[in-house]
Amino acid sequence: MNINEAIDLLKEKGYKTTGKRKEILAYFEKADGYRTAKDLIQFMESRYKGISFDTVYRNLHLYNKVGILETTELNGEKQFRMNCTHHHHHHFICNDCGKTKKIEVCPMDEVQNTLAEYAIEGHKFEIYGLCPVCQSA
Amino acid sequence: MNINEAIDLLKEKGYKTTGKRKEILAYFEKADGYRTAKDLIQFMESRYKGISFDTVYRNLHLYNKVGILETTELNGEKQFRMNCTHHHHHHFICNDCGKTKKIEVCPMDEVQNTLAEYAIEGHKFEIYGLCPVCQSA
DNA sequence: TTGTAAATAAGAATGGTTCCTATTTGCGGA
DNA sequence: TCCGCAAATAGGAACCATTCTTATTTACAA
Repeated sequence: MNINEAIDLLKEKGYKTTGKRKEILAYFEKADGYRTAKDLIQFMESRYKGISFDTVYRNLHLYNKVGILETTELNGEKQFRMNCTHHHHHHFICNDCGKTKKIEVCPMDEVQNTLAEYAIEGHKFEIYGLCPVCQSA
Repeated sequence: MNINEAIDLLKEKGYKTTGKRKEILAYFEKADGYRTAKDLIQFMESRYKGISFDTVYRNLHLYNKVGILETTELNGEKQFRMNCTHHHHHHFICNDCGKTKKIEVCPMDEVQNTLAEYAIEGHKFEIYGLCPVCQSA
């Protein structure tokens, strides 16, 4: 998902396009990995001094709801990244820089039959560590 | 891991055996699934009125450190359960009652070679949903 | 039995997130 | 182009899980 797709999606669903919303999208497009609300607040502060937490959190949730951002949780903090739509996959997540690498393997196929009587509502498969760049740093 | 193994492990590592510590172990042995600190505090309150948060959190961390409890994070809240030692595996977790079912499949074998240049530090594979009991309830 | 380090109580403090109310702003319709 | 109104935002209080601090109590080794 890129900025223009995201803005179109917002318009389509009847949400207003504001400067702050565009800036948030630009931030995540450039980030290319998971970022915390705090990271975003810090960035937004530099553009709009006095921006309120609420604006940031409200938009993060909105973006997550409409499918612009996907989310995970690390060390008690929610993390957000641009949603890579298209097909189901998982991620390696760098503990240092938050960048991700697609993992095409999904273990759910193998597991389904062992959970026949269970109502599956979701699953999570994530790998944590250091990416090549952060290892050499 | 059962209560006696856990108590032995604590003694072995030089930690004191207190009534509260035994009670916490009894709670998790009976629970047979993930529980939050709040769940435990509520239970402990009924036995020791005025027990402090700190006692509960300190012991949860201690138990996690020495390997008596394992932990995960759901909806911004840490969850704890008795550690099923022995061999590496993952869990289905019931969103309703917190009970777990072992999943013997581990996707890491398949994934290793696609992450050759990455330093893997950990991974998480969990399946969420409703167990048979909670579906019919 | 006693000394001492470990464990605990009580509640303040912290950090992330959500809520509340008044004000401002985007944008469709006149 | 301008206006009205619903949506968005600012500012800060409130909330919740968790951690920290200090004084007191307790387990247990000697």
